[in-house]
Amino acid sequence: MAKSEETRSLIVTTAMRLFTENGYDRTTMRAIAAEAGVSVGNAYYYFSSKEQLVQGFYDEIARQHQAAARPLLESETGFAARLRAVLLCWLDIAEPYHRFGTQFFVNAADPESPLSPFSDDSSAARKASIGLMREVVNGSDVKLDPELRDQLPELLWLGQMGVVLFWVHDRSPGTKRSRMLVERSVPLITRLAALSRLRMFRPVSREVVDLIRELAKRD
Amino acid sequence: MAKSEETRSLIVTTAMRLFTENGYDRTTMRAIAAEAGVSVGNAYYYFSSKEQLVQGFYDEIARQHQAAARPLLESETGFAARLRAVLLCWLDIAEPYHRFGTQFFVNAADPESPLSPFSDDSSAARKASIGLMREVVNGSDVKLDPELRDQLPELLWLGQMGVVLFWVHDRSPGTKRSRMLVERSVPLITRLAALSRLRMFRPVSREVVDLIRELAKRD
DNA sequence: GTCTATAGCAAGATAGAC
DNA sequence: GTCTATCTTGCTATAGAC
Repeated sequence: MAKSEETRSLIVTTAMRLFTENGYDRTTMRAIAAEAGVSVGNAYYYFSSKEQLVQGFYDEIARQHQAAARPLLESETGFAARLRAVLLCWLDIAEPYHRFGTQFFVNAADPESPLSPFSDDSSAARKASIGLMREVVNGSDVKLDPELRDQLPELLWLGQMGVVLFWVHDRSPGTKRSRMLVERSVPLITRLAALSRLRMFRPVSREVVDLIRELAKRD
Repeated sequence: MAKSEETRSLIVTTAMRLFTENGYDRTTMRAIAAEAGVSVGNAYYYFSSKEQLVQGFYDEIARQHQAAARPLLESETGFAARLRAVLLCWLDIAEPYHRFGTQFFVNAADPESPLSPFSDDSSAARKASIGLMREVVNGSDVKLDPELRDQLPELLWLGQMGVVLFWVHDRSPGTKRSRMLVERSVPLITRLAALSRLRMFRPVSREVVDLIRELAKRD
């Protein structure tokens, strides 16, 4: 590993440790630099802002989630079980960072911020997440209105963002309320998806698909 | 009006003006204090942080929305039309503050912040908003599963939070994409609400009601 | 290209005098 | 209640070592 890579990694590792120990606000750039044994200027040489330091963290959670979720999908073909596994897996991965994550997702809510899940900068991470949801759908035995099938992964990703939002606000021990949200909403979503095939349900289903398609356009 | 009330009001009024003129970030406490003709220390005597200054603004938008929405409900009994009117009305009220509102709602996404719509501090504002949605439901001629009827206002409020979140990220001219979201999702919601009465749909409807009820508990 | 040291600015927040 | 002075911290700038 190149020297620069080592330094970069050292800084981000130190930052993540201090963030989780003391929270984002109470961790100063001076402290990160001192603890990592580099100068403040050097830290800024690698990361143009304190917020930027968090982007590495963001990517790391997403990466871990992908890695941990894929194997779970190997052995399971039920739609509900697959969706449940992927969502709970995220909660497991993110758990240690809940305290810090709070501060983190506050930044992410800023549409101006490169950390926003809707921003161009994070479109790679977003696409990966939507891709994971596509695997959830495609690898399952669920029967769907084919029109809905195309859009469902994006819808599920939106749902996951909702879970994340809930989790950020979740103060229950072990964030068990977030787990409950997943446990109870997954069967619901599954039932609704199944209903999508009924003729009577078609117009609603079409409207949903159209709406998502329309909103996905950036005009 | 007591002297202290006058000073307090002077500070918040000045702050709101500067916020809307120049944005939240570019408005410094020093500038607010100078413009209001008081010292920085005095501003902090009344408002413990810059963020606190925004709470008054938050309440003001909610108040204006309530005031503007109520008359619209007088003359209309269709559920869809009522819901649409209330949601579009919010977009109208909030429009002038879109630029500033962005920064504002970033702060509001912080669960630690008293500005969070889920925090205890803003529970009065939240209750008022849910109350407005209850009027939308109760004053309409919509036929509903009675179980759902109780929970629907809370659900609609959640939906409105979703609209707000979308609006914050909306960069289209006149935030017309947000308007489109309302125009297209209202009929959808209406159709789903109507479906709730079908026997086949009952289990789903019950699950939704149960879930909301469970999540509303703060255990 | 990588890094240190240091000085300094801007702005949010606070302390303590009056 | 109000002020002035001061502190803190994110961030920048510069000058130079290797």
